[in-house]
Amino acid sequence: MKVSKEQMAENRERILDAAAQLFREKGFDGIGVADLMKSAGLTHGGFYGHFASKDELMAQASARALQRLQTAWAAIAREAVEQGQDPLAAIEAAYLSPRHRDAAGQGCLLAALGGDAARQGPAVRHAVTEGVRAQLEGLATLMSGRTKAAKRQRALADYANLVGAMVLARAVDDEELSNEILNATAAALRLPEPVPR
Amino acid sequence: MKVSKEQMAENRERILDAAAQLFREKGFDGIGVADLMKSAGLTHGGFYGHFASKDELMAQASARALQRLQTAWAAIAREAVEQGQDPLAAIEAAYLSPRHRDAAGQGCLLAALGGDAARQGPAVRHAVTEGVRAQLEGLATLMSGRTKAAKRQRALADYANLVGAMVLARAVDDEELSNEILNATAAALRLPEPVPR
DNA sequence: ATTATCTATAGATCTATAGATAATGC
DNA sequence: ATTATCTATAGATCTATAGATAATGC
Repeated sequence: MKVSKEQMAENRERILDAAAQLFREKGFDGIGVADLMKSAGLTHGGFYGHFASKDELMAQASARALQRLQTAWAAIAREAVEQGQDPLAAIEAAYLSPRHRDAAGQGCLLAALGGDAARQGPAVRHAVTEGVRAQLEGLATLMSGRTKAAKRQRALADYANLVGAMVLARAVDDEELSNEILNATAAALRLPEPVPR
Repeated sequence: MKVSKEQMAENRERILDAAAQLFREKGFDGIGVADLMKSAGLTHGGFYGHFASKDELMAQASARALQRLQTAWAAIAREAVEQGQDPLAAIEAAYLSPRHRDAAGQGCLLAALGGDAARQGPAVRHAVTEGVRAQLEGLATLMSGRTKAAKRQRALADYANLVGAMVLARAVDDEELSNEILNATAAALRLPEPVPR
């Protein structure tokens, strides 16, 4: 049952998209190659014609998920600017929404798989690192601050803030507490008053 | 090879301690019951005399890890106060240290397993939720702020900030970038200047 | 006599591979 | 003729259990 070159390329894309979603939903260890291929409408054995190993797929799916989120952020920022609104606030609000919390499969890779990624091999780590770098550079352009260094520092802290809020909001089983976490983080980002010590 | 009641209780503690460390280091799926029991100096089959299932162990080990970190935080806060220093700043500094980043097995459960916990069953979720609640209450007492609500909001945002920074710092494979993340978050917590939008 | 632990194994999974099949593309 | 996909399976795991063993504790 050979397929055309174009069909094969499309199949590969479907495998990658399914992996990017299912890994974020179930964890790298929570979904096997067989079930993944079934989700893509193919059989188990065909996988190894597309990827050398599950690890290679994990790395490429991670890179894809990171790219997709950055594209989504760019779209949110563009729309906000068109409507005369702050693009950074729009991205933060979308990130900290219950909608994002409840759709891990389409959301931020770091919030869904950051802890897992830290325990993975070089390929995954490298893909994640380059994705984080790109996201940070994108965020930095939206930051206020006099110097480039100040903007970057704020991008770093902001990203960490968002990821941590989502990890916590998803980890707890009480929706009220979960919403409280998201709202408190949103409030802290919007009103960073100096805290006297 | 029966052991005394006291010995059995001690064995159970050893299993829990080994689990609390190994789960944080390798993930819930990264270590099996057999290897875990070997780490505790026991054999595979003996496990089920102590716990009904691996899931039950995961929940109890998570609760233990959260309790231990809260005890550690209390000790850090006490020492800081004795030396006339800010207890909150001392906890934040310890949390955001490379030492913590490089010792996931002894560190914050949420940073190590927060993403995994979100995908686990009711027992683990419940243990994590109660642990988070307790940590938030402890943190809130250290926060500045006029009202109780203001303190709690800051505790929530602060915790999210710390967890996110550690998840990111561990996920990237470039130590320079990792340190940059930790330092930027520390700076943001110490100098939360108002950001004009 | 009771029971905590041990050895051994059942049954279910998972990654990866080998060989068969059938459609593409020269 | 080439090759993308399929079926089938090898080999390595993993959780959980059954039955044997040997030390505790009434």
